[in-house]
Amino acid sequence: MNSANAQRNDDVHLSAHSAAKRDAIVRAAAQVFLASGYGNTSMDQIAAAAGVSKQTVYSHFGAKDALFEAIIKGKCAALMGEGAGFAVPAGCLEAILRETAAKFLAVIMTDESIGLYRIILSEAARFPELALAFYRSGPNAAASRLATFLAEAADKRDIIIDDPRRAADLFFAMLRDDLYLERLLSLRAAPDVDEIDARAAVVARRFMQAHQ
Amino acid sequence: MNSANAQRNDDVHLSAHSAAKRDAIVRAAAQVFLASGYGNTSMDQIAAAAGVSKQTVYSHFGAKDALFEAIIKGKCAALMGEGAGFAVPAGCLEAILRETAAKFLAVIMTDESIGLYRIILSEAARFPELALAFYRSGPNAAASRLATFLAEAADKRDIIIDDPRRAADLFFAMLRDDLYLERLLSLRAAPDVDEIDARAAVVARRFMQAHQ
DNA sequence: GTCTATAAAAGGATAGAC
DNA sequence: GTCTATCCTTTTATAGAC
Repeated sequence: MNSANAQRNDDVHLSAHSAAKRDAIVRAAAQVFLASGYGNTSMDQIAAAAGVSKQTVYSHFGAKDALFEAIIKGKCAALMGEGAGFAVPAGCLEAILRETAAKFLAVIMTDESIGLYRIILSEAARFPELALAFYRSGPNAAASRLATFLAEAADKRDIIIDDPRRAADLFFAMLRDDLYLERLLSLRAAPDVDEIDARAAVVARRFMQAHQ
Repeated sequence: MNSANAQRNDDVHLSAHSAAKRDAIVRAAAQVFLASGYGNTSMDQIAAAAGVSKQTVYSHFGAKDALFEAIIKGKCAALMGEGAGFAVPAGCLEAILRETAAKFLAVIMTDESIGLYRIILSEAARFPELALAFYRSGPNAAASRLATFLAEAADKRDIIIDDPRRAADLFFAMLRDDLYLERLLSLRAAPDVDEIDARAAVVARRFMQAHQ
């Protein structure tokens, strides 16, 4: 709770050490939470994985649920950073869509993204704000950006779109396809570059055909 | 473990009572597990919700994980039953697809299906067989049935399909669209009949256009 | 700030009476 | 088969020394 204030004492000689411990806790907590879920994870496990005492964990984050929220929000922000890195590439429209699709798939198919998605879903009832934060920084941000781009393309008569946001949602839905389901169920490994590119190409092509 | 044998003693005068208790436990466990997840649910909660003693729960199911597996597999089987009820309706191809789409959406968008999906995802690491059982009885069964139907339609020259299974997967992916995501994150309520029909119509139409 | 040690409560599982 | 009472481990959280 008041650990945010402690972090601001940069002039105190122990703050570097403290910040390092805090980082270790954050990393360890992220790993254990994502691997086991909230209810199945104990504060002892986190302290042990971080190489600090349990009391140190409590000093920094106060309680288990506060720690969990901090970890998940941090991961959401990081995801947002990766997603925002989607520079709109030059080229013909289909090539741009293909590139966007491939980058989207590469981000959401990592073990880390899948784990984050899983844990947010399972704890959506207990932590509603986390679900909303994830949605805004992740899927909604991506769809919103693509919708804006599609609207501009439609203005330039490059493509026919009546509802840009719905078209963007459908575009991403086609990308998730069966991959998302099978990844979430741990039924398969993350796709490699070739598979990502192949799927991105198919979806981009079909999307173009549907909007001529 | 050996409670299955006990269930077969229909001639014992206590079996009716026992079966009723067992049903109560199953119902209570399903509700609590689906609402809170595996790790967040205690055997005390289940016993209390079922109105029986904790020891009775253990007599019937032996351990927490065994109870969980029994509950989830039962739910999967029930889902399979609903899904298998998809009689292929008569009519033109697009009407059939529209009907199939609407029934699929109606089943997967219920609170119960969404809860089941959530808990299976979050426990996929701990209970891999459950993930597989769900996949087979749910999404895979649906896609498999549709793929068979699409292959037949392609043979009759009603439609052009190169890979029926991939086409079926994409069909269902388009149906899930943003709805699934928002439902799983508890960001919206289940769609009503009108919304389901509207979405089913859009997807069926687009699917037909893509495969002429 | 961090650690060791401990308190206080909850949870999984079992014993024994009926 | 079912219940009450209990055991033992795990877990969240805190106290006190350095």
